[in-house]
Amino acid sequence: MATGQLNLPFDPIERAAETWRVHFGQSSAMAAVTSIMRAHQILLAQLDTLLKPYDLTFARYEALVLLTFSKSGALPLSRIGERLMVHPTSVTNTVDRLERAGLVRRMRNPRDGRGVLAEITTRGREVVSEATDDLMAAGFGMTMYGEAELGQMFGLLRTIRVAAGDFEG
Amino acid sequence: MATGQLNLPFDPIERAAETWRVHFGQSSAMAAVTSIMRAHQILLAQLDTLLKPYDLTFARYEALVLLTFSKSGALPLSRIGERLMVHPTSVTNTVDRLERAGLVRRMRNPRDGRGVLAEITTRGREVVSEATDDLMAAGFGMTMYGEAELGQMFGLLRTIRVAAGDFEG
DNA sequence: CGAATGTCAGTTGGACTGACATAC
DNA sequence: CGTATGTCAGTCTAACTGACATTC
Repeated sequence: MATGQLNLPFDPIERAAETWRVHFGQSSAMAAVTSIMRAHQILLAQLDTLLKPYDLTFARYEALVLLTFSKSGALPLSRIGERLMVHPTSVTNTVDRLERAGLVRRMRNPRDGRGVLAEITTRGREVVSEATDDLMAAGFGMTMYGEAELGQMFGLLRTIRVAAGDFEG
Repeated sequence: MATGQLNLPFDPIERAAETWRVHFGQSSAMAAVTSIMRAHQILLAQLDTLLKPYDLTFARYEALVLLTFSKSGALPLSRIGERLMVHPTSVTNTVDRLERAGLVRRMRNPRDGRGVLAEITTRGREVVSEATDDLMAAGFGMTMYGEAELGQMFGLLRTIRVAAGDFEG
C-alpha cells in the first residue's frame, strides 16, 4: 500500500511546516490542508480495503446507504448527486456499476418523464447490511478518536463546508 | 464545478448522521469521515483551480516545493515518495510530468548507482514562487479559519497519521 | 546473495467537459 | 420557450499491481 508504514523519525508535515515558516512566514493553513489530504488518503485506503470483498468502493457504498435510508428504497439520480455532492456523470457511472453488480435497478420516474430512479434490490440491501457491519466493527477507521474528538472534528470541518456553499449554515 | 454551490436548506452530512443513528445506533465516526472526505474534495478543487494557470496539480506542486526546500534543489525519487507519502510509480509519473514541463530535470545519483535525482530547474523555481504567491494570497482555501482553529485541526488529524504509522508520534 | 531503486505496461476509479435527446 | 435530467464520448489524474533491469 502506498499509504502504509513509513515510520519516519519525525512528522513530515510538521517538518514541512517549519521549513515553510522560514521561507514564507506563514504555515498553519498549509499544515492543516496537507493534514486533511493525508487523512483522506489514509481513510480511503482503509475503507476501500474493507469494502473490497463486497466489490464496493466508499463512493458506491455511500450511494447504497442513501437508498437504504429512503422510504421506498428508490431515489432520482439527481437527488443522489445532490446529497452526495457529486457530478451528474459520476452518478451515472456509480449507478452503472451498482446496476451491473445487481445491487440497484434503474426505473423510469413515474412523476417526471425526464428522470430516472435508482432502486436498491434485495441483494443490495443484503450487501449494504453486511458491509455496514464490517465498517462499524472497524469504527470507520476512526477508533483512535473519542466521541468528543469526533464531534470537534465534525464541527471544525462544518465551517469549510458552509463556506463552500454546501448548505445554508 | 461538481463541488460547487448546492445551498441545501440543511446539512446533508448532519442529516445522514441522524438517520444513521436511528438505523445503526452509532454515527459520530461516520459523520467525521464523510466530513473529511468532503473537505478534501472542496480543497482539492480550489487548489487545483488556483494551480491550473501553471499547469500544476497540488501533488505536483508539493513535489516542487519539497525540492525548493532541499539544500541543493535535488532529491532522490525515493525520498520524494517517502516525504509526500506516495507510491513509487506515482513519483515516477509526477516527475515525468514535471520534467516534460521543464520544471525539473532527472540526474543520475552520484552517490547511488540505482538512484535517480530530480533537480528543480530555474524555470521550476520561478513557477513555484509565483504559484506559492497565489496560494498564500488565497490562504490555501482556509481563510474561514483562525490560527487557533488551524492548529486544532492539525493536532486532531495528527492522531490518525500517527495511528497509520506515518511517523513515530 | 537479498534488498532497494526506479521504470514500464496495464488496470481501475473518480472527476471532469461538451454535446446531446428528452421532457418539464 | 428556457430549464432540468440523464447519458454518451472522451480526457485527465491518481493509485495501484506485477514484472523487470540495475545496483547496493
